[in-house]
Amino acid sequence: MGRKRLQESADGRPTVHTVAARAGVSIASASRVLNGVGGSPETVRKVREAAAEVGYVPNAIARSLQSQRTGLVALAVEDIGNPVYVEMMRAIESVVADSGRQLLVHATGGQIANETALLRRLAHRYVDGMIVSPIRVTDDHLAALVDSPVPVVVVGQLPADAPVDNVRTDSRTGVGLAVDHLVAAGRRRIGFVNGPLDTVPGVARDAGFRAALAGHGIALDERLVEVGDFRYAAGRAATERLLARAQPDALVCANDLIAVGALHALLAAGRRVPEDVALVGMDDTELARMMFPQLSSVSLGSAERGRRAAELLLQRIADPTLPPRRVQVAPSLAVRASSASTPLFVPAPAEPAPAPRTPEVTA
Amino acid sequence: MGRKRLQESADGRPTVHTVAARAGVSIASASRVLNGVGGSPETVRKVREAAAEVGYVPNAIARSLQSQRTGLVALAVEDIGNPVYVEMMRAIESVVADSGRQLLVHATGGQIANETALLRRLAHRYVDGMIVSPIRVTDDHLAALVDSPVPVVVVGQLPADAPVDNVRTDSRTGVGLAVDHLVAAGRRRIGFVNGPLDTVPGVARDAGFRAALAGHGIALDERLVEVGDFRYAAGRAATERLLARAQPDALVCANDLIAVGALHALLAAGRRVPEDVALVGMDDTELARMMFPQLSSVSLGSAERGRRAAELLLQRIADPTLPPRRVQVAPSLAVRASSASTPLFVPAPAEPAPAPRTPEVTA
DNA sequence: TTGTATGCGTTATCAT
DNA sequence: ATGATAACGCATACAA
Repeated sequence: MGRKRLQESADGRPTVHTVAARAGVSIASASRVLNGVGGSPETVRKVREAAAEVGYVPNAIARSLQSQRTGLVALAVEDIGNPVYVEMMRAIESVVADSGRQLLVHATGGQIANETALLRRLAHRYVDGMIVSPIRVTDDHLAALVDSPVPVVVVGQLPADAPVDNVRTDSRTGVGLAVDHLVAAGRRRIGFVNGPLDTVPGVARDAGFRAALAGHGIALDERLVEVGDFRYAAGRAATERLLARAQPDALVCANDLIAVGALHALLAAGRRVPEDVALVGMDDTELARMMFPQLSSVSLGSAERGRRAAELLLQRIADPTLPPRRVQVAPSLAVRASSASTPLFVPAPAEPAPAPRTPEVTA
Repeated sequence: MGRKRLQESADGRPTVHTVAARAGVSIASASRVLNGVGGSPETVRKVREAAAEVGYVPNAIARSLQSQRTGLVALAVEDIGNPVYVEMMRAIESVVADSGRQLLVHATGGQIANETALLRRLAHRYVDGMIVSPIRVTDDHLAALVDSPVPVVVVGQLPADAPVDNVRTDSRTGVGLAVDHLVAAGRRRIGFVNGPLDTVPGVARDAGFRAALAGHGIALDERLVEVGDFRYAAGRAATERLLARAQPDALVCANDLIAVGALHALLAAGRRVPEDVALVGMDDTELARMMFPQLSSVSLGSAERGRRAAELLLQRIADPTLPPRRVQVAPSLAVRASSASTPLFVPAPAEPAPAPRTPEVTA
């Protein structure tokens, strides 16, 4: 037979039993007072006193088991070091903390296997919900998303009919903004340094680039397109390959990290930015403003997407019966020194209005 | 009377009871098989089969309540957007994930109140341990650290006798490396852009700067010292103030974010880097290598400190009786273009050996 | 209002 | 090897 129930927890810390015994009341009364429901003035006083004396703190686990919620929210992104995810994480952490919850982060390395494993682990119910921003999506993966045992919000593109809360932007259109701007500035030999074509953002941006050029009646020279991954080193290497075989007068990059790599490759190759080659990045992270020259960049509203995703998740946790919602955050272009000059004597476009309030779409 | 125990959890998900009933065995047997201890071949087969059929997944909360551990580890830093913490977090996340645990992040904003609150919340036992990197420390705060109810590892300076696991570096010496290097390169009017003097790193770096100059017999011109916070904008503003009243031929910055701000201020003021002003940052983050010119920077081994801190924490979780340990990570200087030139025709120092294996000290 | 008893889902103990 | 049951710490339905 197990030991008789003691008044202390295994590690000697006070429990409701400790408090109740000390106050000379039942654990039910103690619990009620501790939760601020019911109790006569006298009982309240005794319990409060006893709790203070022994330094009682409720056990979060036990409370979770009872309440069926952990107060935890998870975030899964490819790389917690990429500035775009850092900004997103910051925004999410803020919203989550304000709701009295805490944020758990996972780095997936962009591996589908890791992500599906993570999704399955949700069945353990160690968190109340999860925000995931996948760069690769398979049917398997999608299925895991759809019938997740806990609320999930996806940041990124998803099939239109996927019944999952979703915050997205339109990076395809975003790339278009960059191309439009460069064309208006008189550039014609516009190159593109992209991330992997087996990723969702990679294909969207590629499509956007091609569509935009076509829209301007510019024939695409395939030598002006190069691919790496979404990091700095790959961006620099890809740009070096590109420069070895072609002469762009402008470069659009699939994110800011790549753009920084491109900038270095350009400067190392003796090209002036923006005089010889105009440069536009994407994500509009703090990094873009830190470079010299400062980088023009297409904002995809990463902080806002993070904030909105967190809000969607909290709402769904509060009410799981909500229909799937979709929020769209519009891209915008921030023009800075890396593309602002007018080397061909064409008037530069006006600076766009600062961060327009993003329209909200619910589907 | 409460309802009879059912075989499903409140939300309709299978529990051990479901599996046991389906397999026609007791929950004890089911649990044993599920945990891989004991069970006849026949029982094992039946239970495994039943579990697979109903898609049983153990509940992490219930398991935690029983095992008295959550499998969660927390990290509290000032700003999860600062590249130095990003690197630290990355390293920590990696170690923590490899141990099968998960990482929880908190942003404290450098506020002591937030941190002590966080420390107190540890009493709720929602995590198995915590890594905290405070930039401000008070006695109160220190007391909370010492008698924390769960293992805590501190990254940063602490009073020598504090009985807390501690990973530290020596930023005072680190600043000295920068000054030595600049003096060797012939610079004499060396300025310093620091963070707040009411922070631990702030005072350490200030002391290091003054000591290093004194060591070279150089009188300090107070107009060459300026203070802001540890972020980009403040670094730039502080440098602008400094440049308005003094003519440095070199600048040491208390971190890389400040150094980037300084670089921009210098370039905006028409100073060439490094020809007119040599620049050295601190933390040696990826950012330093991304700037043009690339920034020399004093590495404080942020990734390694993170890794070591995580290891210390995991060890202590495994064995709480361990004596307090202290790990020291040595600073080193990475010389790059921002300070590599020899404008005064003094021979430049040789590139230091690449990342020496850090000596380990246990106190 | 108060106390008793039960359940949250799991693992551990003990007797069989 | 197996099953009944206690225990983890808390909250609550119900009876008093």
